[in-house]
Amino acid sequence: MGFGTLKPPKTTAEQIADALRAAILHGTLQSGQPLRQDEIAREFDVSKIPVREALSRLEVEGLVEIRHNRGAVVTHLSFREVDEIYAIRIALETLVIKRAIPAQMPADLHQAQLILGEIDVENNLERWAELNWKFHSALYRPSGMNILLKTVEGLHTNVARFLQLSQLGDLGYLAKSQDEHYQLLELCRRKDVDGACVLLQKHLSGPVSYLADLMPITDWT
Amino acid sequence: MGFGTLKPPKTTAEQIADALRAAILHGTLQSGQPLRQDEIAREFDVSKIPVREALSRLEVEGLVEIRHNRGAVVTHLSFREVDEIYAIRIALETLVIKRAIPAQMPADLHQAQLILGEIDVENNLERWAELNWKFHSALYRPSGMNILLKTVEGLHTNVARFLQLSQLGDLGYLAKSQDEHYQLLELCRRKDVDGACVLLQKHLSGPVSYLADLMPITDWT
DNA sequence: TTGACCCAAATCGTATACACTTATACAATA
DNA sequence: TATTGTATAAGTGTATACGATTTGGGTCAA
Repeated sequence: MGFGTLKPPKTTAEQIADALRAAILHGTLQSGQPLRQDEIAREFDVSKIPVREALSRLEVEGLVEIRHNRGAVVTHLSFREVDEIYAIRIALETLVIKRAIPAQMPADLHQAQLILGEIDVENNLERWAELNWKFHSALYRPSGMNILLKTVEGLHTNVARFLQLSQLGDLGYLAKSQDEHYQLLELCRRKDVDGACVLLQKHLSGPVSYLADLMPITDWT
Repeated sequence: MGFGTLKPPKTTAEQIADALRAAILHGTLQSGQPLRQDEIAREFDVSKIPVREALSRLEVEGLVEIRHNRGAVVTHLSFREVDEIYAIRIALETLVIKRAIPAQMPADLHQAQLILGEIDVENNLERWAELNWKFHSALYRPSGMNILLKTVEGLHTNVARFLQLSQLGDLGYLAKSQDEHYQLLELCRRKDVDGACVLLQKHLSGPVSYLADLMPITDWT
């Protein structure tokens, strides 16, 4: 055969989770905003049940905090936590790239290059974050470390809203980041594991140092 | 000041999740076993709603797989995945210990030592796994990296059932592990960051190499 | 004024009921 | 006999309904 696997139609809960996640990442729903179950249910014209399941999912993704009998709130990520997430990502992504590079086939690298082409012409910041992860995961996937990939993806979406919020896009960060992407791809082509690790570390240290510089100005509580 | 935070009474869903998790870790519920909602609901004399939420939580913990409209199944962890989890743990736990050691106060180390004392006299394997994590997290917590701690805890519970399953306890592994615990504590006392990292790496490589040796014998699919 | 107490509205958590999907057994057909 | 079609049962997903908990006043006594 050789058909692709057909995707199951999404459950209502998943759709709601997707919509809420997008709203949180986009900034429509801001930190601290309470999320009332029946309100959301009315909004989407469904019952509370799938809404509760959606919130439950978002909770484990770290986007929402559920307090027993007191409702859900959009989580607030402090600078400390953003810093922590990037530290974790450095540890995990250097690990995964080490195992991925020896397994990367020309087709994998080609696909990654195509994604870079898409990023080049993209100027919507949300869509950019999506493509960014698509590129990274394309390089990582050959490692076969699926649990690790899932974990990193979660961290990725979690910091995405801060790139959004901090207007990092205006600071020339995107161009610099994309430049590093091309370098990373080149290092993968050369099977230069150590070089790739060093670059990744730099790549993932960028945002926090940018933000750290802005700390006094921005009210990063 | 100095009170602990008081825990909210657990929701039904959480209690069910706890019960199911325990059953999975203990081996009562084995890999591949389907988990029917209404059956579980009858079992605990509740409705399906909290059961569904419990299963949903266990899914993100990686203990259960939910297939759309086809029910939940206890996940099956392959040797590859156990290996992967330990690789992730090495990356994360060496990171966290690096940041924890400088922040560890005498009280933290003392508490860790007390836990080791408990482990010494414990011979129930499930309880042992619990205490094991209690020890590790006591050393890690001063790092202040709460997201990381949550992540590692998840990985920890996920491999716990394999220690159970593989009867690693009978192989002198527990004694060796406990020996390394004492060494790790000592290194923390001396603020020997590099030494602690090396030891942790060794500590977390133990189980997989043990299992790898058994591979031909055991049916590790 | 302050604090204890109580009540009502808002909101959450769960049980019951039902629609819809998937799996199974069996009959129909070639 | 092997394959296809159909009825039935099992099981999941969601809506509705209701009891339980929290919250925000408002009253009253100290």
